[in-house]
Amino acid sequence: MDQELWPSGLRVLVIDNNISYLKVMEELLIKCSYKVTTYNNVREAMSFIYGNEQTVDLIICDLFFPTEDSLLILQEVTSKFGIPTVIMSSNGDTSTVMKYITNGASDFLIKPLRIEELKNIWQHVFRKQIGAEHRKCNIAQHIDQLSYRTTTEATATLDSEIRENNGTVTDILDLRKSRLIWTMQLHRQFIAAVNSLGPEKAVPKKILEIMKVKHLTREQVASHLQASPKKFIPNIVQR
DNA sequence: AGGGTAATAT
DNA sequence: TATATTACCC
Repeated sequence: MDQELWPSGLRVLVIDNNISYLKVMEELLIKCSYKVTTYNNVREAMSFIYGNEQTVDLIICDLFFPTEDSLLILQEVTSKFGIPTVIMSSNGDTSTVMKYITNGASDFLIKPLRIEELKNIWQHVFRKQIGAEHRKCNIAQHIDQLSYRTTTEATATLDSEIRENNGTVTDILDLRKSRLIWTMQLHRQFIAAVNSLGPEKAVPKKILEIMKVKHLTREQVASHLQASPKKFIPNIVQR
């Protein structure tokens, strides 16, 4: 791997109730030059996070089916600390994945994880930080600078969303593209808007108002709403 | 006039 | 297939 442009030292916290798999994860992550902390239960992990603010850059959490503790962690961690969280599970059905993504997960990986996947997870940290310089985590400066070029390249496909705040798309304008692309991020905001309105009130104009995305049109929302049931979006009732 | 949505087009 | 546009309705 590229020594010069690698964000070595990224602090990753892994939570999984399977101790042997925790060991596997630790080895894989260390091979990626990350700094690894592991916990086999949610309570201790949360305690660590609360007691060591600003010392975790990324969380990888098992799904813990069926207690769904991971969902609680996800919501609490993302809202209070803004730490990007990756969910991993051996079960990857669409509704489950969608539920976690809509609740703020940065990614959803299927076990067993390949090292190639772990090599790329650091990107989530930078994606979260784009457009939020003022509250930048205390991630090492050299990592920040050395990684910026590769981060920019890695997120090039999301360039139309460069005006993101805290992972929220606020503008979709991209002169290189003639057609809007509904990225997962944008899609997530759409779903959040639809869910906050009920099935009754979820009409294009109101969805658009709630999404607050510049240059997004009512027609585009309407088109997406029409296509949505086919894509299996949770909680959408067909009329 | 504005807007929802089914149908159709690209 | 995904997104845009049109047609028709309220």
